[in-house]
Amino acid sequence: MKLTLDALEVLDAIDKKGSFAAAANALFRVPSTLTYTVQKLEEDLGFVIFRKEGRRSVLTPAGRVLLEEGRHLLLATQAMIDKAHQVDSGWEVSLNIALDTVWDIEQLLPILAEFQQLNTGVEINLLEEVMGGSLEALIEDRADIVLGGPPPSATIQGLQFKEMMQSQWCLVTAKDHPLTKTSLPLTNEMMTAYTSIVIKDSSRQSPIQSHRIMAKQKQIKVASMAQKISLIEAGIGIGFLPRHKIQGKLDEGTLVTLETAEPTQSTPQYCSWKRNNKGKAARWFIDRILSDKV
Amino acid sequence: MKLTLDALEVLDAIDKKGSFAAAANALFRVPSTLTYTVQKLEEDLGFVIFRKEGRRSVLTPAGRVLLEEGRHLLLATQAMIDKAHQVDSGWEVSLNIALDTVWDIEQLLPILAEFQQLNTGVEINLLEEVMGGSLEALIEDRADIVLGGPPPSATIQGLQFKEMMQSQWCLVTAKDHPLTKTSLPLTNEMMTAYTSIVIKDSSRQSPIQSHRIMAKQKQIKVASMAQKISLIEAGIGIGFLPRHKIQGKLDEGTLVTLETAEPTQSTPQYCSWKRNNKGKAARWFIDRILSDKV
DNA sequence: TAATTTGTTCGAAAAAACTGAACACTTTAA
DNA sequence: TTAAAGTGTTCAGTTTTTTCGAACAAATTA
Repeated sequence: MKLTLDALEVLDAIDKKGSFAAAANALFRVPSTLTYTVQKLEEDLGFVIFRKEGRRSVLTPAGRVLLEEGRHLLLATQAMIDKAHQVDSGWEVSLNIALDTVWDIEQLLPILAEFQQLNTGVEINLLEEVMGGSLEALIEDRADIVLGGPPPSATIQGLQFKEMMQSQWCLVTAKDHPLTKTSLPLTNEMMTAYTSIVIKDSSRQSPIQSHRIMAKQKQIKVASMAQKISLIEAGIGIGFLPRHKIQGKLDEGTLVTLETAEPTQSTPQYCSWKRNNKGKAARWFIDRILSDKV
Repeated sequence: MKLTLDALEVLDAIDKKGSFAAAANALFRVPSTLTYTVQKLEEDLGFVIFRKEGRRSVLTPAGRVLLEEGRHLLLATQAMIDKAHQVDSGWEVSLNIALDTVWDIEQLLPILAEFQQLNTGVEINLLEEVMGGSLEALIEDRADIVLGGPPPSATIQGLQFKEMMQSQWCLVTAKDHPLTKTSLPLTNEMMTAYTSIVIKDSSRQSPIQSHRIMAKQKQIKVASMAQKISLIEAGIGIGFLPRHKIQGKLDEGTLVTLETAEPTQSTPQYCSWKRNNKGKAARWFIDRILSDKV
């Protein structure tokens, strides 16, 4: 490779400053040094970069290619160096946290704020996944940490997990929904007459499965908990929702819970991660999230 | 920028050859030189690149980033140099030839073959455009040369053009089409009863216009001449086609021409290009195409 | 016309890169 | 177990590359 990054910086400076002299000044060198650098580069590459016009030099078309593409190269080089430094620091370049749609992002916000205070340079990406999808993201390395959702099945090696909370599911409708007028408690048969809102599993592999499906019930499948809440709030259907996600709306009265004949479920929510993850940020978040539980 | 491309090549060689000694041999240097280069790089960047394990050296995570991203950088650098050489040679890096759908690519093939013999390094891109679209491609610099279609309007500056041929349009149908049984010649009113196949203008700016539309006729709009021929051949509709494009099918008998009451049109086909185009390849193609006409 | 600004040339000096022998260490082979 | 071969490193000396600064020629400006 008969080209140096230094030479590209010289070209950049000459173009930016408008003359060899000004560029030399900016680079704390002497004009003749730049002449030498450019001439050497021209000789090495085998074509002319600057052509004299009057008392100043202008770029040839080939020289312009070198300048403009060279600038991108310089930026890419600096980005690479920065990334290597980041890796060397032990903090990840980026950390992907998958939030199961059951999970409440509110709980994560203070932890995120605290993390940003550390100035680690880690880029945090939040993904929203649904049920199976969150664990799949972990297995396929699209996520480093999963918050919420079921525990990993025992057949998958190398994953660790810890129960974080119990989420209490309750059957809810909009406040004006006809079911609110029915005699309570509700049996499954009574519910089948109404449209239910169901969250679709976001995993790509596993067959489509959803939570609490009832036979022959009219269904609308949605992509997230937020969508499910919106549709129920709009009176379009009914569904089971985790109490912690809708406490506010229950207090406001826009949503109401209905008593069911069968006892409502309570499903545990887990935090899962890969055991062999050595990154400082992943460790920090796991420690911080688990200690937060207490 | 405390990093040289040479150092990246050294890292690459060490990783490829598996040891400092082998890499030194491949680079026609002495092992101690590589030690010097790597140590200097480590000092400049401020982190360790190789760690000793047993009697050999292995990359640290940060070193691996440098190696892998550095390889991309080296490739990009070489690509840039190649491009600059190409520009310096006076031949374009790439040449875009827009073929109006009326044009027959067969005429261009021997010219393309001849051009490839020249080994110019120019990347040729063929675009198929329809009517207004071909000139629009020229104006918007998506194309360097346009073959076929109408001449540029006089209001557009800097475009040159030359008439290449007259294309003779004739009304055709599939051989079993009901119109073939009708008494000839056909008037416009007789045609309106049948679906006509029309090519849609591919230009984005100009309002949709198509060739030889007749009032209140059933239409199917297609995207290219080839599609139009296919649909007519399948008996789906009728349409005007340039004779040179379908001579083969007329000889075979899969398509038949119908006599029309009004005389069939003959539209000139032009070759258009930008006057200020200085590229050698554009010049070569224009000269070659124009001389071919004789 | 004189002064200023441009980039270049060239010899000398400084800096960087490279060499090769000696060395310390690990792994392999006898 | 010992010898041999292979690893990368150190270091003094050499070579090459880069930089400097003064002198210069040419174009522009005052």
